[in-house]
Amino acid sequence: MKQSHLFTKVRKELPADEVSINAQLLLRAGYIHKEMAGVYAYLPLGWRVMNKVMQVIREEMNVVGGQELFLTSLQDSKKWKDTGRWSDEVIDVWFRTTMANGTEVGLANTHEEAIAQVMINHIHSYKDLPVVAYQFQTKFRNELRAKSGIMRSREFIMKDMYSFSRNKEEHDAFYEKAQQAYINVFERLGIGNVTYFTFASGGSFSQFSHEFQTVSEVGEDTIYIDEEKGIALNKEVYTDEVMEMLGVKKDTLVEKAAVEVGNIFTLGTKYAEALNLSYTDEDGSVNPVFMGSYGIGPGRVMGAIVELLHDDKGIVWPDAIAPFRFHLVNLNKDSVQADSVYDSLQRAGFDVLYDDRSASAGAKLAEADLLGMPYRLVIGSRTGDKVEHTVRKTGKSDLYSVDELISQHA
RNA sequence: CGGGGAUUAGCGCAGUUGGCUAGCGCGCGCCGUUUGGGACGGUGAGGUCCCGGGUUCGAGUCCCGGAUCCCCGACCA
Repeated sequence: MKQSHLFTKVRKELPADEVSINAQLLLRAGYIHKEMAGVYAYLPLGWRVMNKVMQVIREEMNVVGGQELFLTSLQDSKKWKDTGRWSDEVIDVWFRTTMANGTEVGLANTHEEAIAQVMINHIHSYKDLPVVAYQFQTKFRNELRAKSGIMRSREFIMKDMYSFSRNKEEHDAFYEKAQQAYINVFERLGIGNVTYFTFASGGSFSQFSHEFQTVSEVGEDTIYIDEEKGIALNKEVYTDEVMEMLGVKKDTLVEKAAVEVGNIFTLGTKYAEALNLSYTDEDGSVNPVFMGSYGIGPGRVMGAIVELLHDDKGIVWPDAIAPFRFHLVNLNKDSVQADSVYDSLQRAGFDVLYDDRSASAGAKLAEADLLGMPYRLVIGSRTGDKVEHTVRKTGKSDLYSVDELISQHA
């Protein structure tokens, strides 16, 4: 994409009261737009990042048999009454409203009720199980206080996956696969080394739920990490009993602030019983379906990545989710050579942001640092018929011909 | 939901004991000179001083009410 066509512009200054690093950098670089407190729009560059994050997640969910669908944001209050959750005492983050005819509806803050309702029409027999379905959907949560930029917002996209199993054994087998899929996701997103599989409080069908916690100063959670085992305990289960059960010792655990970027949860038959989602088994008995839920917030992941991967000049995107792989910056007066390099890279199938503007060299280079593409390509008086290739993360520079460049990145 | 801070041009800010035509920087338009780390000169456009009342000859400034934003805390199925 030619930068002269990109409508978003970078900014040098930001409101002094916007303190979170992710919001500062993403706003300055034009990745997002703040509509209201805790409500952010994703602009072209930001939406490209979001889509790349979602695509990584999508691929891993598909590997474990997830089928993508798209549920609704407006939700039937009747189903929530059936599960006993249509109440501010139970769920205090609701946005609720009424339709013109007086019918109460909820804006989705989660989709257990909605997906169970769908599955009632499609799950009848043990032969129909297991089923795994997921979506990327907007969630609305009426947080008392939004904070930390896009890390904790009132409207956000969530990947939520639900599993439907015949019994606990079948569920447990899938749960382990889902766990591995999550590990793969965070590994591919470039934060695997600082993201811990974390034990957290469970429900009536399992002692624990599990969270994926990314270590970061801005995190709202406190976790206790066992580096050797590569696991962590959420503060809420940080007890002698749990430590003994997991075989970890108190004096080897390290306390850290962390961001909850994902969580997986055994729901059991709670929702199936309340909503009458059941199947007929081989022996003719009718049983409730055993459910699990698995969430990741792509926006929160994106925010966490910016918090972790930036320097004093700007964002440093990992290859997997950068909006463009290359940022081609032309410093020559004419654009003949740069146009040709741009065409070659495009033909080779690379995502290239091409700074074809007539701004000053300093402005273009500073802006490239802020936007944070992983590889910067400069064409100027010093580069002759070659291209200066600089790795954003390390600052390492080399001169390559276009052919060398393409083969290096193939 | 408790406490603190803020709201003046697209953005960042100044604006004195109430005073006359509300300023500065960035950005933006035009002209010219520049081009490897956010260039320079000239010139120009751009305002619901958050909103609603009130006091006053006169309110960005004082008083009352409200809204929104940010931070700390509580909360986070």
